[in-house]
Amino acid sequence: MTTAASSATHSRRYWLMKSEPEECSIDDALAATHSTVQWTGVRNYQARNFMRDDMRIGDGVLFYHSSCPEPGIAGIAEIASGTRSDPTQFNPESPYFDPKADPDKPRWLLLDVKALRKTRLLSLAELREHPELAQLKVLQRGNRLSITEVDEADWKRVLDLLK
DNA sequence: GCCAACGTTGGC
DNA sequence: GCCAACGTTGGC
Repeated sequence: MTTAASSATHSRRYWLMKSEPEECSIDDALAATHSTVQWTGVRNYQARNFMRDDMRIGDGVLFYHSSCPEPGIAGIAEIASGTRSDPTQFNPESPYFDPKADPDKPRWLLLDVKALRKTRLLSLAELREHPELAQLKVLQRGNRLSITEVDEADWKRVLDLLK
């Protein structure tokens, strides 16, 4: 395969992204201009690196509600941009302010996420009832990452459960 | 580079 | 509000 051909054939990837619905629910995202929101506030290097290095426009996203009465998958979205500097790191008024962030060398990034549709709430409890989903990162013990990769088989299983 | 202390996440 | 789990910080 030629270099040009191989670079043109990167496959679509899938992700689970946590959002606190009090801050940005799937309804909020769908109501935003172009159903698109800036995914701000990521303050974990591994999650940042996923955004910077691995996510591509068009990748599929399971939109997950966390830190709320009913945590679970609440919608489907997609990655809608590459990364750029997250301005909240420089804003002392923001809960995401990072006093160590250097405007000349931003350490935190965001990208755009476009909500596609709201689904029924596929709760964390229900996800745990499916042994075939046991490898989902969000179900794993001690998982705290706000962005995790979802393999294609799990993506399809989740979409099947949402039909 | 180790590792204890501390802070944060997030389900319950 | 509790607390397990994990990440980060900073002294050494």
